[in-house]
Amino acid sequence: MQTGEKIRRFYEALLAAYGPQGWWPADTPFEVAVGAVLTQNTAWRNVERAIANLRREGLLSPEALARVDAERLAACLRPAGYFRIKAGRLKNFIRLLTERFGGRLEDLFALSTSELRETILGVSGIGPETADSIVLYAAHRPVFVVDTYTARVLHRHGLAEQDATYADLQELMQSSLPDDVEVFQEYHALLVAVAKRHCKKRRPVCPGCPLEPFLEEGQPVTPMW
DNA sequence: TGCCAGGCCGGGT
DNA sequence: ACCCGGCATGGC
Repeated sequence: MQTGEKIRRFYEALLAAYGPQGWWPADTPFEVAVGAVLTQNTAWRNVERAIANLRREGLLSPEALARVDAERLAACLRPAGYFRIKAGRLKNFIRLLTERFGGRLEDLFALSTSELRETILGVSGIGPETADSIVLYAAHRPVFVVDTYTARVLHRHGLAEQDATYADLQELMQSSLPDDVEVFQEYHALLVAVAKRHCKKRRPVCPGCPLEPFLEEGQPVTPMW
């Protein structure tokens, strides 16, 4: 079976098993962007605490974040780890938003998809995954978000090489799937869901991984767990 | 008690 | 063009 078809079957199996994930877990596009920066190499539970702090302090807006001093911001971000670094990164993003787009996310999102991605990538502290998370889940543009889970799951199922780059994996997913925002949103979320349960880091393979049968020709795309 | 969590930067080869 | 140390809290 072609890799592309396996990737599509994989999606059907995951969706049948877990159902729609409804990502991103945030109330507004702006909160998606904030969360995307805060969740860099960090458990989401800890990000939630930091966002709760920001909300309690009335800092969940571009205007408030533009004004707040770095020290107070960092204090709010403490539970999310790397809190001084992330305070600076958030400030960098807010500076772009304020100085070039009047603090209006809608104006930033008025750019074409590729311009939008490149503009966000230009912020120091925002790399490909963070940028693509914002583009896909806040701006609702069809760009696939690659993360460590994506790489691990694809590699363990023989769908990608271990040394595949971010761009390699993104191209693989986008060329295998319909150009559909909702599919990209769900697929990424489903990969996170399945990796957390069946694809732990220290384990070199996934013995008895329940997804393996669905990658074989002729097998029903129906989960058994 | 280490290892891991929805990365990324900057300096060095 | 890669490679690596650093950044940090919280859960298991």
